Amino acid sequence: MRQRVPVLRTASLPASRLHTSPLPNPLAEKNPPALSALVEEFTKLCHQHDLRRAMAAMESLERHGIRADPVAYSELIKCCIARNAVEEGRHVHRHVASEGFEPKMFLNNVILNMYVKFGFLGDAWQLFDKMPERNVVSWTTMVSAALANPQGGREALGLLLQMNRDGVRPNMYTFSSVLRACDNLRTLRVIHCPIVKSGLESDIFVRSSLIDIYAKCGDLDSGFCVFNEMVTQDLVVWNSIIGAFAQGGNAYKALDLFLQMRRAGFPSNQAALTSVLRACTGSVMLEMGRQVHAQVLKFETDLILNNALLDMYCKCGDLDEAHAVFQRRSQKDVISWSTMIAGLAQNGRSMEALKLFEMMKETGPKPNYITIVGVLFACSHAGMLEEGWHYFRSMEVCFGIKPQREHYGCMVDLLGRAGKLEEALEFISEMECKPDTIIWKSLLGACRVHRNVNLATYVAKQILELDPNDEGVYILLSNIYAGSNQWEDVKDVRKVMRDRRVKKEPGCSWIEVGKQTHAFIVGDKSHPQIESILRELDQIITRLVDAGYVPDTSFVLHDLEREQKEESLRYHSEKLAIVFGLMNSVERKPIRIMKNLRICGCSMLLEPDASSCTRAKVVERSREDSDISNCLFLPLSESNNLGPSIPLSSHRRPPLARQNA
DNA sequence: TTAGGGTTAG
Repeated sequence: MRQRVPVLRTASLPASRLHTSPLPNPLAEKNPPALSALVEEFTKLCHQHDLRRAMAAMESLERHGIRADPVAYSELIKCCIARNAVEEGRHVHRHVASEGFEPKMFLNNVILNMYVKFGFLGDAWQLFDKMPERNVVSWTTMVSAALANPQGGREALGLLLQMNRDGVRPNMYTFSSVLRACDNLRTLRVIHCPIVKSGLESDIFVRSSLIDIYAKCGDLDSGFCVFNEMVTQDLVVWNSIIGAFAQGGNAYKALDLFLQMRRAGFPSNQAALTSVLRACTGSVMLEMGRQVHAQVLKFETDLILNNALLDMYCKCGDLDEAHAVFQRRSQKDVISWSTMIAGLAQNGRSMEALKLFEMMKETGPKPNYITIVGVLFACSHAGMLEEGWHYFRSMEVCFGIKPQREHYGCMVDLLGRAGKLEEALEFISEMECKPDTIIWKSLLGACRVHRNVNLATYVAKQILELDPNDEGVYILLSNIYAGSNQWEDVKDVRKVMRDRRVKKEPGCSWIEVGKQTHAFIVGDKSHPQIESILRELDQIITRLVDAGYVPDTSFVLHDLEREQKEESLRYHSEKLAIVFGLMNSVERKPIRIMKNLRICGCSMLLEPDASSCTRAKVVERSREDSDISNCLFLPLSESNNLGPSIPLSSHRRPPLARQNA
């Protein structure tokens, strides 16, 4: 039979907050005032979150075989969680459950939560299984435990069913947790239904989870509906919807909602600003990003926000500003370092990226697997095959990081760029993981550069088996055939595209001038300045040709006469945007062109020897994977002839900003 | 009195 242990009352606490024992309490009878004082002291220390002294006081209680009020222990456990005091937490559990004492459901729930927070899921399950009674809190805690594992969604949903069978009704806490288990729209709608029926949708936690998960499942419209039904305004719900649009690629909507949130009386806050920066990054809106930077200055200590700022500058191609942000920060974590390394690599500054990595090894935090992706990317872009192999082979030994699919992808890219196509193919066949379309597309890109038509055909087949609707592959393959004058094969590819209703997204380039964005599509003459842009472009090309420029017509997909090919290249959207930039921007300021597709090789006409237009910087926003560097950076020249400054009247949005709501 | 929300790097 379990032995009861005495529990003392203290004079200062209400009786209802203390455990009582039905048995006579010999200790209390022996010396009640001293023991009461002991319990009172312990309780006070717990409420003060004085961990060290509270633990010492708890040991005194242990020596006397007495216990205090469960609320005091719950405070002590909260303190253990906050300080990650694992051993102390376990000690409290041993103490409250020793000598046959059975903690009540409340305290068991607190301990259960502690084990989940510490990540000791085995201990949590052991306790949960042993608990004589479980309520909605116990079940919800175990739902969180399941979700601690990224693959735990099914288990979490299973727990929801089990608790229903046990007759425990889920509440807002349960739903706001279990929503995170939904990784597809069907499941999400199944869970959304009882939420609406029970009226729990109005709970702000549930609402923000719903918005977030709808966005993650790709249904921004439903997320927006949930947002619009908000009656009580809540900052986090606003943050959720801004984040949802930023994540969903609708930068304009995210920015618009941010302004609406401000008008509704909410302050700029770190989470919203982080999302706004993410939106700027996704759509390469550098000028807008700079304006957000001014607001970020208020939150200098927020590492997440400042990392997002750093990433924005890197992705928008302003490496000088990125470097300044990086240098200024005293607190830098592995994400700051990884962002800076990848940013340098993406912008063609591989040597600096590798130098920074060496510095990180000496003075920075321990690199993680994403850091290594950036390092391999740097090697790949600089064609540093030997260094790439060195980092790839040593990553497990030096940092304990097992190569993952992304690392294999970088190596395929590296081998492909170096022209070692057969070796890359062999490498793929020996990989520990199955190649995905990204890895195959790296090799396909290399086939194009090194004009290996046979291998390209094989690789394209592998990709289309994995994803028959990948438009980029059709285009790339068609380009490869066109480059070898295999026009019949080009026609075949085009036919398959038509049959499968695969459409090529038209290439669009845009530029920010002042506060306006100007977008250009090949052949589109709707821009008010198009006539003068075309005249200026003609003049530039004439000067380039005089200087010895010969257009590389292999970038034209169709079987046209040479003259027609040159004509077709002449008005590519990048060129229209660059010329517009030259005509309308301030002298000695870099011109940044953004693109929705990979930069066409023909835009390389603006290589540094083309001295008449040497201020352009093209930043690519590609849906495809790396081929050429995503930035075409051209040095400043003294001989720039900018032409007249023309006032801007039109405001056109680039097509990537789809309005979802 | 215990359980739940947003935001960073490939």
